[in-house]
Amino acid sequence: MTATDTPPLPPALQDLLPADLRPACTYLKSKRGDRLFTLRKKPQRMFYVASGEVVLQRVGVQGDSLVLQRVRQGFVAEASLQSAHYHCDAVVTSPADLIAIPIEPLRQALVTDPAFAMRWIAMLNQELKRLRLQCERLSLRGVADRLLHLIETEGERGRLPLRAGLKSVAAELGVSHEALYRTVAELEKQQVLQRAEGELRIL
Amino acid sequence: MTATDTPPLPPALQDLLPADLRPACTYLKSKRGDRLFTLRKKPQRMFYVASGEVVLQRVGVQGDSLVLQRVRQGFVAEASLQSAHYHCDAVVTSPADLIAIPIEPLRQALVTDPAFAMRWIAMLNQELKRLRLQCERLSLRGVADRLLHLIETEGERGRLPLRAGLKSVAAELGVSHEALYRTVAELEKQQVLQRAEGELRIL
DNA sequence: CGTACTTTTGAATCGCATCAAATCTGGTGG
DNA sequence: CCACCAGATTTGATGCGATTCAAAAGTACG
Repeated sequence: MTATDTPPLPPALQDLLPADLRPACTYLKSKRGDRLFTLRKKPQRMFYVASGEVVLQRVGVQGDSLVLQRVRQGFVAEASLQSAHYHCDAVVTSPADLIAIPIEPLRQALVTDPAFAMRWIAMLNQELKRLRLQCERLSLRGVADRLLHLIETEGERGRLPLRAGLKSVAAELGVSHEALYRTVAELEKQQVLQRAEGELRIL
Repeated sequence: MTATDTPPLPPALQDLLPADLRPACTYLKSKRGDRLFTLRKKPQRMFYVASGEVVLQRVGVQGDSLVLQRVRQGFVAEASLQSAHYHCDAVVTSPADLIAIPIEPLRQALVTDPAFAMRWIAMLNQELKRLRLQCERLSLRGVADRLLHLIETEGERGRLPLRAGLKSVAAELGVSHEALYRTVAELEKQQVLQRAEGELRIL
């Protein structure tokens, strides 16, 4: 995990954070296996994942590894804002670009800057919305149902851009990539779906 | 949907809301089929579900009904705090006790009362945490895996109270109740789990 | 004591995971 | 430019686990 020079903040953060907090952010490039924090440590920084993947995990009652969150884009463990210490480990599972925001200044800014607090709340609301959709999606039984639900909720008027290939979509849907490929093929044959120019479209 | 006299607020709300907002809350008893709000309407009140079930839904691209959220306990559509109008319908699917908080005063309180804003943020963080766990849980393949994950994350030191019977647990896990009954029986036989006194316990 | 709901067990079926293998792709280095 | 490799895509075959349909037994409650 190495700090780099300061490339520009991602737009999402640029628009969210108040001006005086932005210079306090630091950039990190991390590689597979790095740990952003570990159990019981005191939160010092809030991490934002710009690319790659970070997993939150802890050991279960039976000593097994338990995944709590998988972040590919967005904040890691927002709740660390109020926690005295972490309840899990954060492990980098795919080389990631990260932005770290110092916690205490962040908390101060939220208390003293109502407009920022409202933006922060709006951000959390969006995140909640997304997660609720994902829960509903994952509780659908068929692969086709999940895929269509994804396109209808994450897509734009029935069109979903495929940034990272169907395989990563399969992971997001919680199905094997084979099943997804077959389902897409089947839906295309049924004229329900069309795959072209890096996007899926409902007909 | 009828307004009632004012029973005490649920503790969760009592502790969350500032004193001057609490009297503005109203109570509703709603029955199956009632609608809390509908598409394109302007949000006037924020709803909190104390019991029963409310579903957020909208019609999909193909005219099919699309479930966005299922609330049995907690706020409905927190994002309405910032939205100019609803993007879905809220339908009562099981007779519910509701508390309604007027939106504008709520928004004002968040802007003017930093301590309240921080409590609100903490509440959203908790909700995010819960939902992330649920997503991870739903992406597990086996019924046993999901059940153990539930007990390890929602339970207290390997013990999960069964408030509403195993059947509702099955719904939460996204599996048929038959499958869950069988799995519990199997895990008991394997001495992994014990079911007694209205709770499940990992051995 | 009857009605509604949960719990439980059984049997048949089906969809998806899994394992395997072939093809295709973009990117790298010789 | 080509050989080569890693990863994505695709198709096939097999088996398991969960759904589904059915039905019986248990339980709460008016």
